[in-house]
Amino acid sequence: MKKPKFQIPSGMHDILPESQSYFQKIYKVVKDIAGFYEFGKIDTPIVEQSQLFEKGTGLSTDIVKKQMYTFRTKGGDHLALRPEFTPGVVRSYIEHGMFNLPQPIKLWYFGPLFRYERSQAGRFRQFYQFGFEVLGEESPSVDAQVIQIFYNILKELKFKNLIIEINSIGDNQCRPYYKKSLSSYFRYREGQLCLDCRRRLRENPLRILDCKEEKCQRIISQAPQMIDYFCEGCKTHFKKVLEFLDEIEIPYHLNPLLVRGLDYYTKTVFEIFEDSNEGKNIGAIVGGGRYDALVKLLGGKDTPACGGAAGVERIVSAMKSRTRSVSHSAPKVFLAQLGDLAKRKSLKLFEDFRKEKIQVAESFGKDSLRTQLRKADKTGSAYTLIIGQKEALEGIIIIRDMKTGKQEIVKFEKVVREIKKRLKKISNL
RNA sequence: GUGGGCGUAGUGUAGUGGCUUAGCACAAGAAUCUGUGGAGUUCUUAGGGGGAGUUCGAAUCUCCUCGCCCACCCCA
Repeated sequence: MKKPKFQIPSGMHDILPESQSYFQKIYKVVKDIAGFYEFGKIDTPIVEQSQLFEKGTGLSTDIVKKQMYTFRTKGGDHLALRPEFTPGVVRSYIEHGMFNLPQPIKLWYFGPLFRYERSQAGRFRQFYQFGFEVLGEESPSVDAQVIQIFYNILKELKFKNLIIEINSIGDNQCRPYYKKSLSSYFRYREGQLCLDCRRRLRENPLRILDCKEEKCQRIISQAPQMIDYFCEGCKTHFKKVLEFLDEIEIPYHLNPLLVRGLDYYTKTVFEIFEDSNEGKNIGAIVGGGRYDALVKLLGGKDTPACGGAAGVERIVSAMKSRTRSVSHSAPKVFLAQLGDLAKRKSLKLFEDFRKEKIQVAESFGKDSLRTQLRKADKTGSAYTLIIGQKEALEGIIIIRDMKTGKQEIVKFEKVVREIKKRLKKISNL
């Protein structure tokens, strides 16, 4: 007898009820803070034209080169499951003419992304991100505010030891010069670099900067730094971002070696980590930066923009390793019944409680009082209401305090009010 | 994409070619028990990821495949 065995596709995961409370908690915090900073929520489709990412995210990036889920529709369109949010948001901004609205446009989102890659700690093929984008504002205060928002959200979620790494990678004016001089610096010393870095030298020399190999580190420490190549605009912009961060007292760590994998970033880039001496390293939980050239690249007007995104599963995993469990509200009242008449009456009572928004657990399928009490105990109810044949006939009901074992008899009509009163007392303690 | 480890009921595990009808614990369900919970007793459900091979005999050895975990790459 063979039963068919279906397995979840590689890299995917079910979010079971016990994890839902984490997701809901995060969603709520994000939503509240987004509202406070006057961001509007946007949902873009999970599929977009493949080209949008090829152009926006960049053909040279790993995300586009090897991690996109692409397919052709019956009509022949080339579509892709979104591997990141920003291009879709920018597409929407352009398509709906949001540049005609008062600028800046501030948007937030929360949803699933798809990347085809080998799963690992904190890495999935379908995963959730939330993020913020500010379009149409070039002021460095925006860069600082985006960072502040993520910082506040993580603080609200009880994160300690946050490390914010920040850098500027210049813009299309000054970065080419830097890249050139960096390449020639490394090419000169290619023989001393590790194999990966020799490959990076050809593909993206900037990435050599975050190689962890010791022999490379030595060479990197002497390498030319972006900071010496900034054009006037980038220089003052970066300086101001840091000043703003100082002003709002966000602790940051200047990391001249921080570069990001996406093509569209200009000027400010940042990542946020949790410094955990124990537990495994799940990488950055937030990443983002400024992308002043992207809107134009995707066919819009020349529009400065800045944003960032956070990995929800990574946040959940950090929250889980921190606390034993998130207390989820169990029903405080259990309704136990014996006999047909009582059963009929308790069904009605159950509805009365629902109208009062008091959560009541029951076990109508069970007949033994002992079994019902056992269940009441297991689910952690504070009170059990007992109604049997006798009580049903006399129009009364027993309230049993599960802690003390004391029982009281109340008139059937008064029981909702009585329970309400008692629950209030509990929650005030 | 590269490299390493792993895969036994829902969960955690034992068993290293025959002593196994695959054992144990927890969980779940039922009975005891339509009238008072946390316990007991009894019973039940349910298992070697999948496929091929070696062998008289495979959970155990070999190969393939799928999946998980970890590291690299890269990223949230």
